[in-house]
Amino acid sequence: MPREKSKKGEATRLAIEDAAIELFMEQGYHATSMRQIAERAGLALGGIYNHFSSKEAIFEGIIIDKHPYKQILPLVLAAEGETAEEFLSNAFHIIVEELGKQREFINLMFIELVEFKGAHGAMMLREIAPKVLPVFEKIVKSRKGLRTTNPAILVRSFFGMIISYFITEMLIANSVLGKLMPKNAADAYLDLYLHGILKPSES
Amino acid sequence: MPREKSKKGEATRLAIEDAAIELFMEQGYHATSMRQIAERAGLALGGIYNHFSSKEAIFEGIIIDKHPYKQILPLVLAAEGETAEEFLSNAFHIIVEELGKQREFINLMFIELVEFKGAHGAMMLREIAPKVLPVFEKIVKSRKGLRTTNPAILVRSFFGMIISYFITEMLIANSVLGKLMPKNAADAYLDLYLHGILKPSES
DNA sequence: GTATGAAAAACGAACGCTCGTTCATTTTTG
DNA sequence: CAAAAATGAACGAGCGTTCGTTTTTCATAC
Repeated sequence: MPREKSKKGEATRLAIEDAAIELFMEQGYHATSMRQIAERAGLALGGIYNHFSSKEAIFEGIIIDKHPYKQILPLVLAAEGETAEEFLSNAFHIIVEELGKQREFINLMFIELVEFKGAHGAMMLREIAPKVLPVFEKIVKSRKGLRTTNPAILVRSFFGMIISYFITEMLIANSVLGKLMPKNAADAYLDLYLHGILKPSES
Repeated sequence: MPREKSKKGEATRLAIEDAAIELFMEQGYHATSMRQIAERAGLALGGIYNHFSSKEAIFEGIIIDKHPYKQILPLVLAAEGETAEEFLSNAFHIIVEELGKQREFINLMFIELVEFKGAHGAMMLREIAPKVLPVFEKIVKSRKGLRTTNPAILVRSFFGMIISYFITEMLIANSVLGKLMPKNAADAYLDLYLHGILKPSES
């Protein structure tokens, strides 16, 4: 007769995921060994296989269990705002704040993009896209003040701005152009996204 | 007395780099073996070491020899335009066109970012930044019509837009949101960058 | 509370394999 | 004919995974 799930087993599973996520972020997937994961998780090599069937299963478990979109998506969908500007501004600040709490995970998404060619990430996007697109369609249709009527442009440019913000600020800018950007970089990106780089009179 | 550089040796060196760049882009750095590189380059395993001292030396050789910035930077620095809008528009179109010819290399930069933590890319940025910043400073100072007077914001947002364009269009959008974006996506990004997502009257 | 015993978990040596690199040797080049 | 280039077997190391065994856990019966 099969035993119920034990607390000890679940704790070890989480310890393995915690150790693996750290190592994957530090040195990538292929460069991380099962022995390193076992050592950091505090158990023997073979013990891992009582909880995960393979190294890739650990990676998939991390993507599924730890992905921040589960917490962030409902907040974004519930973002309020009478005007398009208010909605986009609120949604942006929610994402920056929440995603900023889990910056490590963004690195992991890049590793996934490179080493698994985005297979797991694309799966996740296919799940998210149907939930996000209707919201942006509604904004395009019901709210005035936008320069585009194409929801695809709106949603992509919005997430494109977020991607570009995190990439330039986290991965590149801090090491090379660090001192040149003001501290409220997120607001600078949002302002630019909303109003453009040109003065209205010039357009 | 040392022999002059032979034609054969140089051709083999290039064949190794060509084989390696393909494989690194297909499967990443760590997942590519020297045996695979040798096979695709059409020579024996040991022969590689007559031309490169190590696997990482091949990667560095690729980054140095094949980086498209060498061709693109002079074009961008020479971009003309009476107004800021004209300059930014011309520079953007030059980069999109030239970088679009070597899309594979963008994947390689992401691999570098993940597997070497951007060490080689940062080195390159340190070389490029001093050449680019004065140009954007000059634009901020001498040209009217910009909503920012901070050259750091201008240069980062400009390259941020380009990064976001290539990421969303190449790596993510084509597989998941492919049919939703108009074909002239680059122009949509540029228009958004120049004028923002909001109508001027709303701002 | 305590003893029981089967399932769960932990252990670590061992397996088969691939890795990057080296090296003695042969072939090609100019 | 000497330097350069190419060869492929061999080396030591590390890899992911397996497996026989021991230890721990915990619902159950006392």
